[in-house]
Formats: sequence, C-alpha cells, structure tokens
Amino acid sequence: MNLAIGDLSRRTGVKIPTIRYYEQIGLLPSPARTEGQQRRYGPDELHRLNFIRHARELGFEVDAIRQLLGLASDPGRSCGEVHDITKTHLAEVNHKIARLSALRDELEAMVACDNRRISECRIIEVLADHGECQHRQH
Amino acid sequence: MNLAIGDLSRRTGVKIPTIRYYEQIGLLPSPARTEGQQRRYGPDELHRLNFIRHARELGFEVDAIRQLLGLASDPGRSCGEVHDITKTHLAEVNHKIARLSALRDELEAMVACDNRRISECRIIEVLADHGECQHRQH
DNA sequence: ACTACGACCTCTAGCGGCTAGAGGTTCAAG
DNA sequence: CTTGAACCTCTAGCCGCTAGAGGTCGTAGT
Repeated sequence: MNLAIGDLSRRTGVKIPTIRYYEQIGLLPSPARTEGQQRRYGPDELHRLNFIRHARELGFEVDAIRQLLGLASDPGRSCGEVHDITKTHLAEVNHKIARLSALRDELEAMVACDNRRISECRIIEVLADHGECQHRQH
Repeated sequence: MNLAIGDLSRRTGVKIPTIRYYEQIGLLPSPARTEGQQRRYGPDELHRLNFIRHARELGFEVDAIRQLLGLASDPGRSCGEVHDITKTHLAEVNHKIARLSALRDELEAMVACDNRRISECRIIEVLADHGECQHRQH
C-alpha cells in the first residue's frame, strides 16, 4: 500500500489541507516522500489518521488526541490514564448536553410564542430580557 | 446614565476587549466619547449589549444576531423572519444534542471497558475502529 | 493646584482548527 | 512524449474572541 495524499484523504474522509496541517502540528508523522517530494502513506498512517478523525468527531481536542496517541505507544501502565482522559471528556460531553438541553427548552418556548395569537412579536424582547416568555404578565 | 466601558462590562458581564471587538465588527454602534476619547455608554447600548450577550449564550452566531437586530428595528413584517431564524437555530441545537448523545453513549461504552476485567486496554482500538467496544469477538 | 494611580486608549498579534488561494512541480495514463 | 490532474509550498484568512505593549485620561485625595 502506497497512498498519495489524495488517496489517504478519500479513505479517511479527512481533507487534504487538514492532513498536511496535522503533519505540521505533529499529530501525523512526516511520511515517506517520492523523489519529487510527494507524500506517500502506508497502512500505519492510514490507521493513525482514522483514529484521529474519529477522535475529532467525538469532540476530543487535538491536545487530548496527542495524549491518547502518546499513551497508546506505552501500553502497559497507561491504561488508567486513557480511562481518565476519556472520563474527563465524558463529563464535558454531559455538561454540554445539559447546557444545550436547557437552550433547546428556551428556544422551544421562544418559537411557541406564536405570532398568530399575539399582536406583537416578542422574541426580541424575550432575548433582551433574558429569555423568559412574557406574553401575558411578568 | 453615563457609563464607562468598565461599568458597562460589569453590568453586562461582557469583557472589555469583547465590547470593543463588538464595536469594531459593527455589532455595537460607536458610542459617545469624552474629550479624551474615552467611550461613554447610555441605556440603549446597555440594552443592546445585554441582548447580544444573551443571544450569544444561546448559541446564536454573530451573523444571526446581526439579522435579529436588523429585523428588530423593522417590527411590522419581520416577526415571521425572527421566528424562522429561531426555528433554524433550534433545529441546529437539536442536531447537536443528538450527536452529543450518541457520543456520550460511545464514551460510556469506552469507560465501561474496564481494565480490570480485560488484559489489554481497548480504548485506543475502540477509537481507531470507529467506536465499537470489542472486548470479545468482532 | 497637584499628584498618584487606576481605568482607559490604540495597535498588533495570538489562540484553535482548519480552509482557501496563488503559483509552481510531478506523476501517470494515453 | 504530452497532457492534465494531482501534488507541492507558502501565505493569508476564517470566527470570536483574548492578551499584551506602551501610552493617555479622569478623578479622589491632599
């Protein structure tokens, strides 16, 4: 297997400039090159980039991925640390979900302020007055 | 009411450089100045900045806020458009929540891959192989 | 009236995580 | 051997701020 950057891009779903960017920031190693300086990738890089892409999709920051990749190369005692990183990330995700759920409720209340039933649109005021639907009193 | 930028910052919870940034990108109008070029704000700006802050907290992008502010000054026929913006935003939020929920399940499966029960930590492989917990077969 | 000092000013550059474009070179199919 | 798609490097831009340098202003206390 001897993939050009475009092949690697197609196989991983990571855009070409992003692959080069990952190399630049040290997330992917510098690959072999042809005589004309074109990058050629093997299965290791394919695997690693798939890992990176999936971790990014899961919302891991580049720094966290760097940690995970570092720990992965030291498989003995690192397991607990990998768990810790994942747990920390899980806590963040749960927090995000909670915040977004509150937001969703608020937005639903906003669109429920149906303009057919009231004379004036209140969404602007609702936003200005910190998001409470105020059709009637209050 | 004649607020210096620091007062405005304290009252809205928006940081001073951010206020100046909002002015720079045209989200806030250029305020009155003292003879020594210091900004002085009145109640209109306070109200507008509170609106902006709340909308940002709700996850509206600056462009959307610009739209909302523009529509707010044309209150008659704009109501439906404001609803549309809000509904679009709500759909995006729901989408994010769905994605994050899937992510949470995946992360929970990952941390459930308890390293006391297995000989090798699988988190790395789980991430690499697109997130399926593969303790046993597969 | 003067001084001290905190709050303000402008300007530039940086952050993360890419993305886009210019302008030039290489590879591989026909 | 030619074409043209794919590659190369380099620089700059995106969003939404944030930080710092280096200098000026306003006001409280004396």
